[in-house]
Amino acid sequence: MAKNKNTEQKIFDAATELFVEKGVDRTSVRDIASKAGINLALMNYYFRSKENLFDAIFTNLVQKNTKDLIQILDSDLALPEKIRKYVSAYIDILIDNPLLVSFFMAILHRSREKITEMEVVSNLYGREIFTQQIIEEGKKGNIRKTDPSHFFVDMISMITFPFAIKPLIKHKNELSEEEFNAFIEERKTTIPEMLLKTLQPCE
Amino acid sequence: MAKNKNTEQKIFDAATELFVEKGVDRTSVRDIASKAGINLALMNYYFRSKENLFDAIFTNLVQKNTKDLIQILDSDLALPEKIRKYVSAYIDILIDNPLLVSFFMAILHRSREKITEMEVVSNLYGREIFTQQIIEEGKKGNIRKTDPSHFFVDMISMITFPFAIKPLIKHKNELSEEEFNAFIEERKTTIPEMLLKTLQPCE
DNA sequence: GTCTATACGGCGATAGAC
DNA sequence: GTCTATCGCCGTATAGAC
Repeated sequence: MAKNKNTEQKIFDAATELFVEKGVDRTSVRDIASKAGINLALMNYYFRSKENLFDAIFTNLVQKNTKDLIQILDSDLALPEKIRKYVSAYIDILIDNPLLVSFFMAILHRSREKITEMEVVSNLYGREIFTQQIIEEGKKGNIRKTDPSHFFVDMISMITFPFAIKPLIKHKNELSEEEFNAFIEERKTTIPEMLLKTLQPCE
Repeated sequence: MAKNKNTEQKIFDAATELFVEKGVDRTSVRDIASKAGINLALMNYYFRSKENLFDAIFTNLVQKNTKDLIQILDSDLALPEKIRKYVSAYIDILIDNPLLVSFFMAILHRSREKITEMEVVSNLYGREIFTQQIIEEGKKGNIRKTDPSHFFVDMISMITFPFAIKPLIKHKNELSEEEFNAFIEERKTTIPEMLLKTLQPCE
């Protein structure tokens, strides 16, 4: 467990990078070994199989990237502030890891059933406190009740999806990498504005 | 070209189904041949390679499914009515082909550069007339100008993304297939409402 | 046009020496 | 723990008979 750490980690990191960049199916164990600077057999010594390695990487990626977000949703912040923080933090994560979204989408398509069984994925959805806050806030202003399920889906859709179609957005709007990020940066204010407006009494 | 049609079409249809269902990388040419009820060699006689076959299928899929949508965007309907029709038509397409979205997302991850070069994909984004309408409508009511880029991204995000995470939504809300479709059906009214609200003077 | 047969290379995985 | 060598398998592509 002492010396292992280094090699095991090297394999893990190399595989993570390749999986996210090229996709799981298009990454061979030989690629991984080569990138990690070790031998093919080592890869099977530490992780019994490629699928095993993938499971470990996927779980780790989800955990690492959703921890802060869940904390925000579960905090006792007032709803407007909470939404602004959540959107901003979420977008920051995706700016730092632009391939993460399309990787997750590819995975979702690759193994539809498997993914819902993973507790770590399931956890980021439908947090109790946040759900309650939306219901409360909606009651105040609106005749029609606000459905928290739709609200949450709207929110994560508007945050996440643009990254999935990043190449299209860049191409059609003729944006550089920096300009795309600026476009996304704007959404940190437009998305919360839009969401909060739907909760307000109006017209 | 007479007798071909049948066999070529059989291959094309079998491959389409498998690609969308299992993903391109996890579909073998032997799978396709088997499903089409023909021999492996035939598959190479009609389409030079798997990648070739994929290109044909992908182009066809996009064309078939975006034709009506583009027509709506380019029509002379008033904005509210246009948005309602667009959202409804788009959702109907995705209800009929629930795997389409995650398939496209997987492809986008698989070949990022290639996809923007395909005219057929590029075409569905940023239609002139629709863009103008949003600018005009936004001027009327809002102090802050409405950015049509964000508006369009918001719209397709809210329509499309829920299908990409369909397994998660079903699982967390404990929905059957019918209940999921009902949930989505509700969005035909909630999404246009939300979008139109952002264009209105308010608060 | 459709078939059988097969060459070829890359894949994931393992046995066994050190 | 780390390596070399190799297994059996599968996907792609082609040659050649009918």
